[in-house]
Amino acid sequence: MARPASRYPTELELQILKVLWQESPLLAREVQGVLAEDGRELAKTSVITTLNTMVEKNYLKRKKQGNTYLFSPQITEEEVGDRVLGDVVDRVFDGSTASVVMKLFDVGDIDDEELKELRRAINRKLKES
Amino acid sequence: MARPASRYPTELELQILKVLWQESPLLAREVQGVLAEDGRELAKTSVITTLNTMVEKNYLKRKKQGNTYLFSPQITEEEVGDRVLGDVVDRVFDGSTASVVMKLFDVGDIDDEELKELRRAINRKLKES
DNA sequence: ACCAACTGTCTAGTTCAATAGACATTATCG
DNA sequence: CGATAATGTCTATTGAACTAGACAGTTGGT
Repeated sequence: MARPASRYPTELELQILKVLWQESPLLAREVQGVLAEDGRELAKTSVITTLNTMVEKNYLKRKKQGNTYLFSPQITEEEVGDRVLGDVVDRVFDGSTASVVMKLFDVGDIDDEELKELRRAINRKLKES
Repeated sequence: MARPASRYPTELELQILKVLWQESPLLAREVQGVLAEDGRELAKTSVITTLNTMVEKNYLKRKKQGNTYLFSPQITEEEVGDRVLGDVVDRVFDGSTASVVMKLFDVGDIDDEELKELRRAINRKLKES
């Protein structure tokens, strides 16, 4: 067995998804343009190739527009976040969501407003049960 | 540029680290044994090869013991967790720790005891500032 | 009508992860 | 001491991600 395909978008795929979540549908050329602005300069063929593999993976869909294609996301930001986090919690933290949250409290910078909102969320959750 | 090396342990590497975090130092054969118990049966050479690349990446260190080697982790569970989470927060969630925590509240199952402990952690944090 | 500009497809090369076989070396046991 | 078993090194293969060139088809302007 060789390296297994990753369960969620790879680095470049994620960058492309971010572009398209921001604005879509876009032409390959336009995606290429935005990526270049963000410092990732790729040949047009590289962008097209990647876009097409992403269509195969159902991350995107494309629609013919004259002699070219328009690309749109087929997967939401929400869903990618869920998949990635679910996978990390499962594989790295053995399914312990709470320990992940704890670690994020320790390491990540969360400002007071956000902390208060999180507390409200906790209280809501507690009331539910 | 080709496929970039991953910033943190790959799937198999993580499995091996988990074995060694549990108990170390271990011989390649012993690592192989535990992996097999966990359902991942690999040829001994596969295990050794991977162990050696992990030594090169400084995930492990090895010490000669007669004609064989003993392997120990060089990186802690803590640190791998930090790296992985940091990377995910950065790349997938654009640095917003709070939104990751929110999502974990929604999706992950956290029991009431853990919720209360998290609330205490929040209160502690708020008091600090 | 023709040339330039642009588009997409096909093909291909590179690196990394995953896996294991061939082979030499070393140790062990009868 | 010699055969057997275990170990490590070296080499190789496969597939995924990343990248781009060669090439052909379409389109727009002059």
